[in-house]
Amino acid sequence: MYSSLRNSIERFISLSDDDWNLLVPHLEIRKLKKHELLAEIGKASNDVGFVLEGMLRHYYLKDGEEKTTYFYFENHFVTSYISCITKQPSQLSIEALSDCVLIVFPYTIFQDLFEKSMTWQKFGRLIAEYIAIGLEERMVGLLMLSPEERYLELIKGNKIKIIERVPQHYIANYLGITPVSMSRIRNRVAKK
Amino acid sequence: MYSSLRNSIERFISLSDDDWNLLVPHLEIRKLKKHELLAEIGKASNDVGFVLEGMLRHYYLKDGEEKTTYFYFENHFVTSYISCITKQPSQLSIEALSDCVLIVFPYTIFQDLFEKSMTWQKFGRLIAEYIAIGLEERMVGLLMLSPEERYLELIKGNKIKIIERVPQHYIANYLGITPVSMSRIRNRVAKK
DNA sequence: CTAAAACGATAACATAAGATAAGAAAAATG
DNA sequence: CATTTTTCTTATCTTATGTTATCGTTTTAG
Repeated sequence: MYSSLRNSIERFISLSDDDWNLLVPHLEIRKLKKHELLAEIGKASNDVGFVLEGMLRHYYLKDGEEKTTYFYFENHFVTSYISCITKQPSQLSIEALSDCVLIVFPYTIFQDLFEKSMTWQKFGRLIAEYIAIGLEERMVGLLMLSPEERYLELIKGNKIKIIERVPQHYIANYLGITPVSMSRIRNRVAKK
Repeated sequence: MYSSLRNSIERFISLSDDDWNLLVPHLEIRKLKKHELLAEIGKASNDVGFVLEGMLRHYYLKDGEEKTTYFYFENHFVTSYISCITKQPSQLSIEALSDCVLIVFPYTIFQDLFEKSMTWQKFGRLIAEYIAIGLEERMVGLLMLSPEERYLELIKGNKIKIIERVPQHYIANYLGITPVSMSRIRNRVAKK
């Protein structure tokens, strides 16, 4: 039942059954209908999700407008990470883009495990490093590439499923441009 | 001698003397002349620095041009973090902007400490989380703010010393704009 | 100290992106 | 299945940014 979660964790670190069994009692299945939220702007979030089915996005608000900056698909973790770490109100909302099935557990439980087990403490570090690497790569793209180059990177890269599964105006947000501009870029690129 | 380093570490986690003494034998003082490098593009880097005096920048290369994306000042760590973690060649070079005095130690030693001591393991996590939070904030700024807004944030924020101490064309890179555009923004902002 | 290099402001021009609106196509909803 | 609603494209207009070049000024380096 929870094997896909265990597999994903073990891509970072191998778990003894004892370590794994420290977590299992706190896991629960949560189903989200399309448009339901896993985290909400202004509210501290303590939930860590793991996507079994469906997809989600997270967005910030700027002048009343939603700015989508990330997507979550099957077999990936989804959480308002900064809010979990800092215990501050979440700056972002996480919304189901389709009906979803998640495994969910509280981040505070995770933090307890960090103190109880060197294995989990190390996993906590590896996850943070993984997130930092992803953010660094993306930030460099934003600083060094033009919107068109970022679009081309996106469709070339392994993130192809984003294009296929997500409305384009969300992707435009993700690339830091307007939907209109993204449409023009697509037109321009298609002609080459 | 190394007390400022210990103080900075203890802003994340309190260290027993035993923990601290695991690290001390591996510390060394390194002086860099202006323009000397702590890390170099294409070469795997294993050095973690802590700035006692001076300042540094790091830059990527795009089409033969240097793109400066970060600065390091006194009492902060400086390292090609991604290269240390991944053991892959560094994508960036770290250059002294002035004569510098650093405390330096090898990241591999640090990784040994992670395995030897729960305290250091936890510190490794906290540092990675700290870096992730900083990257997230900056990325959101790049995605949601205009160049002018980013400039205003920079001069309003606690990063004021960047403006005062660093050549403007480096700051333009940092903000993701050209030096010419930054000069125009400065002109525009001054008139308001 | 002097020549060279780096730096910052500014101008002129070309280009791309933002804002807005309109309309067609697609998807969601009841 | 019919009607909203959402999504995407296209067009127009405006504006900000990029590009390139010039020109003092400051800083650097020999």
